[in-house]
Amino acid sequence: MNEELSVQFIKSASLVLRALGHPVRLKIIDYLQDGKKSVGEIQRTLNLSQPVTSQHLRYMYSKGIVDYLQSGTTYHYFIANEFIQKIYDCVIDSQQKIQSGEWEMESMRSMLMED
Amino acid sequence: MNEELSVQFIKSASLVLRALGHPVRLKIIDYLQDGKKSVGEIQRTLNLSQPVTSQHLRYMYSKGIVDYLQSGTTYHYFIANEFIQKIYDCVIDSQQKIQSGEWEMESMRSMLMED
DNA sequence: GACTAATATAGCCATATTCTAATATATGGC
DNA sequence: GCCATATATTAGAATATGGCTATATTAGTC
Repeated sequence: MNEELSVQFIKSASLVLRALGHPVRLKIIDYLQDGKKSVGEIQRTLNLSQPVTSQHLRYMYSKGIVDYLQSGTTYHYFIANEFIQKIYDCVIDSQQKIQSGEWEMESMRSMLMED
Repeated sequence: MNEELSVQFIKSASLVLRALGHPVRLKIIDYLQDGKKSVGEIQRTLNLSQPVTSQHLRYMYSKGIVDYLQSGTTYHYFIANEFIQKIYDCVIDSQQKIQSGEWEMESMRSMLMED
């Protein structure tokens, strides 16, 4: 028992987590910490193909992860809300705690080494 | 530029996020807040089939999300590390901020309504 | 060693992801 | 209206995921 997450929110949260659970998409969110970025900037900086960049951005847009402002033919994407930002902050914070040794995590270490 | 996440950690973190990005798995993590639980307890409490329960647990075990202690034929699973716990805490905290209205998130609301 | 309970695994099928290559759309300038 | 640039969309193939049913494994008991 003792469920803390509502059935409704579990659906939404798992959608968000899955959306962030792809290396390219997480990398895009990382890059967007810098502020709004155009598709072209994202593509060139992260060294992705144009369709892949656009597809991941549209996917994230459809899930409410990012939003955009259009000026001319250029689309400036940005992180859509505080929930996404908070998850990202949590990931960043965890990276630091693992790297600094504040958390000694055998299982994490094996993950960090793999591949 | 200004990338904060290392290439290595992006891989690990996206694995973790994807692993949590499934309603059943997130629900299991939610239930495990109570402490160690056996496969049978999880299965009955969350109203899942035996194979589905076992498969998701083994999947999460293979990703370092959960760990277990065996006693006899019973396996007691628990959350494997602080990273997973922190992500979960973040999700819980966000749920509260959204529900209380501290965050007004149009995009989230649409997600919360859907389906 | 047979029996039971608890869990894991295998095989199968339907569906979803993700990438590539090619094409379409839309905006602004001329 | 035509052109160039920026981005979106489509189609298709390869692979991954998720659930079901059935079966296997393992530990304890007698």
